[in-house]
Amino acid sequence: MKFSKATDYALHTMLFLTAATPDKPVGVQLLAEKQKVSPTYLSKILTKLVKAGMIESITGVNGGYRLKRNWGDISFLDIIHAIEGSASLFDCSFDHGPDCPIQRVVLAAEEKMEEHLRNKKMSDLVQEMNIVF
Amino acid sequence: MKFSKATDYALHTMLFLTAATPDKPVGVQLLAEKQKVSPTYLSKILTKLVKAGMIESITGVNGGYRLKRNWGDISFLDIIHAIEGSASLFDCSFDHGPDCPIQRVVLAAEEKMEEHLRNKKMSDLVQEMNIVF
DNA sequence: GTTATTATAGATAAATAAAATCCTTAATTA
DNA sequence: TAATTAAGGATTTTATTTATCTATAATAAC
Ligand code: SF4
Ligand code: SF4
Repeated sequence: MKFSKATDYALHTMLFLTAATPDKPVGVQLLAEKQKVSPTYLSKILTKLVKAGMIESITGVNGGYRLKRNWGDISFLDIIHAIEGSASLFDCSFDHGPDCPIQRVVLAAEEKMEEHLRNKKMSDLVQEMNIVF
Repeated sequence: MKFSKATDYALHTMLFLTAATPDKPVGVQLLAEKQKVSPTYLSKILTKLVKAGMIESITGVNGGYRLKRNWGDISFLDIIHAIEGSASLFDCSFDHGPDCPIQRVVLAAEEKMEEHLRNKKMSDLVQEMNIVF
């Protein structure tokens, strides 16, 4: 069980855009270079973020991606869900009802993690970004 | 990101053994039947649990698997780690040091989940097991 | 309007990982 | 000795993730 690289790229891109000039769009070319990943692949990932309403894309010369106005509200969990979907980490093959102790424990554990990720917004990162990139 | 089926099988087997007669070993044949999984595959998974010291195997006629004496202490996390390994859910490709906000947030979130899984012992399940299986 | 630039989208390929099977060996009991 | 059962190695199958290729659409600059 691992977070996918796609999630990794999405988080990094969001972090990068958070640090960038808010109104000037950044092209996928540059974003991809920074992360040593192919532009086309990254582009697919960013399109998901666009669809999820976290960033917007400007096509044409000097286009690229930039954060939307609401960027401060976006949580880590939002980003992860936008990329990996929001299905549970655990789905049992039979489902003997909600009384099952396995389900209860694992789902509660997952909820603990999600709670933390939900409470961490992109805006929380602003101050903390000194060294990175 | 999903828990693997192997983990699923391991958890179910532990639950089953917890419910079973403590001293009489249960064969992989029966355990596999219950879970609709191939005996050989399940066997590989259970060997990991044996290596991790959670269950013991008795070979030969009337052999099988049974819990070890310490079974009450075993946590969900122990089982998951025995099967999936205990590497972090997130490993970044560059590592810009411990100040990185992405790492900090994601690893802390993971720790929240693990904490919950660590605190849930097999013995906590004993009372809760009515309907299942 | 034409050209250059940039994102979107679909199809497909390559790489990796997970799940399952097959077959052989070793241990134990009856 | 024969039957039973787990362990282990090698391999195959299946699924998922990652990446590439190519074509289309939108926009800005000239
Ligand atoms: S025992 Fe629990 S986890 Fe397993 S199949 Fe039944 S409901 Fe699902
Ligand atoms: S920015 Fe953080 S998560 Fe990304 S590579 Fe650097 S240390 Fe790792």
